[in-house]
Amino acid sequence: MDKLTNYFKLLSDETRLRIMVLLFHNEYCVCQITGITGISQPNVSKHLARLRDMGLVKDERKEQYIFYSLNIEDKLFEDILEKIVDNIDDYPVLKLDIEKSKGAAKYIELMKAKSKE
Amino acid sequence: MDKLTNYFKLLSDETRLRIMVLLFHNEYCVCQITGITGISQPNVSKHLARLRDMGLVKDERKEQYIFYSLNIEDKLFEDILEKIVDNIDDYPVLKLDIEKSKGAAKYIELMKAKSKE
DNA sequence: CACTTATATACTCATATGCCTATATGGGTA
DNA sequence: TACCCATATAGGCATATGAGTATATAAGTG
Repeated sequence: MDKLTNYFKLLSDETRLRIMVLLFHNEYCVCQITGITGISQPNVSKHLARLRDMGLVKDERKEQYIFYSLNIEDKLFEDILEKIVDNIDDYPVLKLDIEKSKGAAKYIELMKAKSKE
Repeated sequence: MDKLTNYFKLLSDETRLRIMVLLFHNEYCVCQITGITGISQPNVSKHLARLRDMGLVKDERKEQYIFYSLNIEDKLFEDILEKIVDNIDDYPVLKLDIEKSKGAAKYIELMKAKSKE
């Protein structure tokens, strides 16, 4: 029961919901999520850690980046997330994130450029 | 978006989730919910008020009792709740509530008896 | 080995949350 | 009108939560 209520608690935070919806579509590194959403890096990082601790997400280092991807075992949890994604048109914030995620590759480049200023 | 995250926040509390699942099956008055779940009356009342304020539940007086029933307009919200109910076997607390709810009528009688002691 | 870059963590603050106990309200009935 | 019962609300308390800033860590590169 706690698992279920905790899952809802995770989804009840806009930051985490946005991250979950992004990861539903693809894997991303922290800096890409930061770039796409405009949420601060420590904040993204902290929420990802929480999602990881709950076993909903897993991380994998690739070169200098750590990529996060969904890792949902519970079918109910996945179904719920899928339902949200099915209705994404009703939620402009989520939809915009997905739009922006199509250019996700550039956020890595942007980071590099930014740091050279 | 707030509507969605708020919905999840409501479901993230065990008390409210239990109430929602009960009301998914039938309408009940406050004293029945109290009797079925063992949750204190002020607590049930407060959470019901919150659910009402969010427009997820409506109340109707019948004689001396106020009956609450689901009032979900958003299809997504209803689908999510339905998915939970479909998986109720995984959540003993919820399942037990439903079992007990079959004798819900008696909780009204019990209340009456109790008050005469 | 020094340096950079990507990510993680610690600390602090303001706010939200949930429960309990006590009490108020409001409708029905004697 | 006075009382009773079902329900609602208020106040207080302990705890949880989320964001920001600053800093730490860890891996890669010159």
